[in-house]
Amino acid sequence: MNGQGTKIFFHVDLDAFYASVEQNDNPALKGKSVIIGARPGTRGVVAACSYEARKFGVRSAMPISQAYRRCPDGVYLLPRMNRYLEVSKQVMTLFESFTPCVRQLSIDEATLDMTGTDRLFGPPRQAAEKIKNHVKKKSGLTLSIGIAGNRYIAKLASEYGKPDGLTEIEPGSEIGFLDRLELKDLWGLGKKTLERLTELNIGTVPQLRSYAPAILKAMLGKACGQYLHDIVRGQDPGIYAEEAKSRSLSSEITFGEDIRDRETIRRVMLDLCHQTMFRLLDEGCSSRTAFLKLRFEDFSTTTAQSTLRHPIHSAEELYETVTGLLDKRWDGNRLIRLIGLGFSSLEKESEKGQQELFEDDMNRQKKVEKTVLALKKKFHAEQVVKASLLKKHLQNEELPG
DNA sequence: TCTGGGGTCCTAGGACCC
DNA sequence: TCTGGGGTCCTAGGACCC
Repeated sequence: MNGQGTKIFFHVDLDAFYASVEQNDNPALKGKSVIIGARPGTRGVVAACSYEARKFGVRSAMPISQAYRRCPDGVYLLPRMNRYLEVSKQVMTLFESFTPCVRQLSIDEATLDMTGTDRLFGPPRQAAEKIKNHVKKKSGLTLSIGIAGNRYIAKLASEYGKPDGLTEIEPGSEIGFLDRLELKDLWGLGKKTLERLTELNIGTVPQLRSYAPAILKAMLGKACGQYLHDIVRGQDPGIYAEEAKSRSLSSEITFGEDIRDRETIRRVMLDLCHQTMFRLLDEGCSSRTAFLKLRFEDFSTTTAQSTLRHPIHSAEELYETVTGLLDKRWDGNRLIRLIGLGFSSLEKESEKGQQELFEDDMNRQKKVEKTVLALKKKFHAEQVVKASLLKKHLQNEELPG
């Protein structure tokens, strides 16, 4: 054994996840074109679709109106995120019976470090079969597995064999595998970079590999150049290497029709503030930085952020901060398509290690805030919002004047 | 075609400090 | 009066992914 060269990673990806869960929960949907996303006739996109729907050319992220044109006889469903999260959790737990090193990457995919598990489950391919069978038996879901010496190649391999796939890239054969792919198949190489490469007359993986890193960096930026240099050589760029540290949390909404009515905008923002504040507290996080996102009629998007000296402690404080940003970014005339707001640079409360001087007081305040927000959520009671606004109103009136 | 909602990371410039 | 680097924090925008 020579340690480093013998690492084995699986990339595990559930097939057409949302659609498969729906078909599983309701067998009448099996074999049908199931399309999860916005309601047809409204603004929105396809979140996921079954393989039956893909035969009609329906794809994730496609405008729902376009999907409907291609597949008018499909079954259109709104996402049931709570259900998908529940099933996701179950499946991730199943993975953990094969290795303790499960790194969940999204709701429907994970990487498994399977190094040294052959005495338990046999060689990699056999272990992968066992995982597929186990998950199928316990959850009814099919999945695709890619096996490789690093996470990046494993990810490409699972994609390669979809659906219900199993692709193993043996050490030493990475380059041959990559050369069979198109540039657009490389994870992390998106539309814009593809356009840039086309302009530069780079159209294939081997062509891209022939460029020295310094040239790529000069042409595409330091990080992007290094990234491309690494991936075409079968090296893991480290994208899944560590847990993300700086996180953010946000809520946004696209209006059915573009609006400029100030009252509606304020009401929607207040609602978003309550939602977002609740989630922040629920996650046990805090943040000093709030941001606002606006998308206008012409789809142009702007953001503004503001960092306070202290953590934002209430929905009202968040609201005040983001309405300030709204005034900076909106003239009151342009039609608004989307409003989003949230927190960035989150800190985990437990990791902060603050002095406990005011902790009791702060905790009490936080509990109150959370209770109010939970109450609002539970009863969806406009009254709670109104009460808080009313209170504010009264306070304002009590000010000397 | 007419474009959701929720994220992550990178870049570049400015302010400020040493 | 003019001139350095280097570091950190903040902001706005962009690319990308599920």
